[in-house]
This record gives sequence, structure tokens and C-alpha cells, in this order.
Amino acid sequence: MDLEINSDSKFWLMKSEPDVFSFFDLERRENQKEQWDGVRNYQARNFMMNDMKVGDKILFYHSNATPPGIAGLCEVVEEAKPDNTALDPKSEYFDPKSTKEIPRWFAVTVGKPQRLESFVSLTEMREEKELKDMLLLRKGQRLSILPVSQQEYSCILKIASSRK
DNA sequence: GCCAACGTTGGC
DNA sequence: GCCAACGTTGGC
Repeated sequence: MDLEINSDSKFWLMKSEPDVFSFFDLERRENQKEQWDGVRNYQARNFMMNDMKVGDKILFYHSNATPPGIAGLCEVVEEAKPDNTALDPKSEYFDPKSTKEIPRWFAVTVGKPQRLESFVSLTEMREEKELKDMLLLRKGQRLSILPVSQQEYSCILKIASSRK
């Protein structure tokens, strides 16, 4: 899919299936950080390798969840480094074409989890006019890492804190 | 579980 | 380089 890539983005959305790794798992990790390994899509990898900088803000999205939506916030805390799960034959993310000398897959480390005042569901996001152009909401959009505009990011925070 | 919409693979 | 077949994503 051809995205208009804003490589200067300081805001991102990262999808994870909560059954595999949830926002709350991140909170419980030692030092509350985790390398975002297992990504095996070149466009998502390129975002991590080329565009994501330490300090960039992340919307932590729960996909394949009931309901799907934004579960919390975090940040890039370390730039992209080789994803060593690709080298482990026992890992489900093993890629025989990746080597220690020439790693094929890279991943940033995310940390500093911060709770939202409330969960923001996909349905609510679809209902919000301000978010109508959000890449996440595009038909057929499956990319697991997506740039987010500052306006979109702020809008999510606004929704999360607007409950009674 | 279904299935639309993708991305990848591999034969040609 | 084309494209059919296949595998994956992810909402519903």
C-alpha cells in the first residue's frame, strides 16, 4: 500500500495483539520497556529503521481484541537495533534469510508506558470527525506501524479524557 | 469462524 | 516483469 509517508512524524500508532503482548504487559516489564520484535513487514520495518526517533510518542493499539482500540501511550526509548528473534530457529519469527552479519529485521525499543484516562475504541475513533483521515481507519489498512499526525494524537487524548 | 484486503512467493 | 496461488491481518 502506498502511504504518504511523513518521515518527520513524531507520533505513531503501533498495533499489538493483547493476547501476545499487551499495553499492560509493557507496564509489567522490567524497566517498563520492550523491543518491538517480530515485525516482518518491510514498510513497518522501514518506519522503525529510518523514521522513528527516541522520544517519539506512540499510541499502543490493541488489535484482534474485544474491543480493538488504543489501550495506552508509550514512547520510543531506543533506536532500531537488529531483531534477534529472526536468528532463533525456535522462534516463530525466525527468518533463515537473516544473519548476524547482515540482519534483515530491525526493531525499536518502546517504553515509558503511560495510561490513558480511558480506553479509546476503534468504533469511537471512526465516529470522530477529526479522525476521518487517520491511516488506521482506511479500508484495508493492515500495516502494524503507522504514522499519526499531531492533531490525531491530541484528539485521541481528548477523547480518552472526555468521559464523565 | 468468516472473509475482504492485503503482502509475498515462485513459476514462467 | 507478470500474476496466480497462497498466507496473513484483523474487524466483525
